[in-house]
Amino acid sequence: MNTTFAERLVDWQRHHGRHDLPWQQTQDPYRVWLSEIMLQQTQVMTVIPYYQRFLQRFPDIQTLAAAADDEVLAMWSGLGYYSRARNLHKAAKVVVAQHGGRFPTTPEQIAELPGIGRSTAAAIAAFCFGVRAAILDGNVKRVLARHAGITGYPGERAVEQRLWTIAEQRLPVAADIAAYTQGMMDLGASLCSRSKPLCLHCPLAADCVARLTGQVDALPTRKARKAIPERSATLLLIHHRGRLLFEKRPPTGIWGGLWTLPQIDDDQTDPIDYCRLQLGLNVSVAEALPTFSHTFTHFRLHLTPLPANLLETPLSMMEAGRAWFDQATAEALGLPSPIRKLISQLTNFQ
DNA sequence: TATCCGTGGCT
DNA sequence: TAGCCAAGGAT
Repeated sequence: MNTTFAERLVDWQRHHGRHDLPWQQTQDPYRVWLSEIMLQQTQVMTVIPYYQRFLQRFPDIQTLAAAADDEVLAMWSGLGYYSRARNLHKAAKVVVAQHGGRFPTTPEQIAELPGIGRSTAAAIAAFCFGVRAAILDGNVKRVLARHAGITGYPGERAVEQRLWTIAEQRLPVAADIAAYTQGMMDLGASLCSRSKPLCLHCPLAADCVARLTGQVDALPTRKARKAIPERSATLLLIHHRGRLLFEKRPPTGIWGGLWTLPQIDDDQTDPIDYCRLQLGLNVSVAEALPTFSHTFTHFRLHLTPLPANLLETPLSMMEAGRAWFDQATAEALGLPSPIRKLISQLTNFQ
């Protein structure tokens, strides 16, 4: 082999890689950063419309830093992993307050911002500032585990450390770092895919250990998955004069900071008692709507919507974190996807 | 180190 | 259909 791994990859990227994604024709760290955060554990096609909408609403880091939490979460609603949005917002405030609005330029400084780890920091530094730093995302782990023949689950510390070392050893000259970094992502997303990789077209196939030893389908080693637990809950649709009662979730945990319907976990409490004791509301309940399921990474949630009607106008002020919304207002909130879907099927909250 | 944290699309 | 997967980071 008369050309290096990096040279072959860079050449392939320039001829066959992606060049027209919305975040590629810029070195603006705000735009590159936003794309990297949205793309964490999320596919390109899913991200594109969110990316465009988010930039339209928050065109620069100053605008984002000045925004309200609810506005930011509303623009993230449906993308999942909402701590990404909360950390993005926090980091924007840090950059404006502590760096004079100028994004830091070294991977070490960048990685100090909330929500940015070693890999994301390296990607931003490489794309925006030409820094010769290695990334190690899912694509790179797959490409390197196959090409170097690394067995063992990459989530284990020892395996990940080996992959980081290999990633750094294979970096190109600084002038090629952007094309190389993009090339690793592109190769992993196209030819070197999880299933049915297209090795016949791969510029790295000639010395790919997995290819040479027939381990392509076995690498990277998969995590041994356990069965996920199941939970159930009742969602209260409490109607009052064309509005529904919503609650804001606590800032951390599942659906952190998003608006949802009042929820009785594990169906422990009688709904009428729950409304009286927890919400201070006297209600009558109707027949439950059909149960539906929502699967998270680590558990499955069975949700049963239960319509209820307020029997009397509440006398006391509603607590902070609870509010009545009509349908149009509710649909503009930061809502979890299953809640948004349920709400959208109702008619004027009658 | 293992777990937590979403969602939509694909097989 | 049920499982699996996708540009990870925080705790």
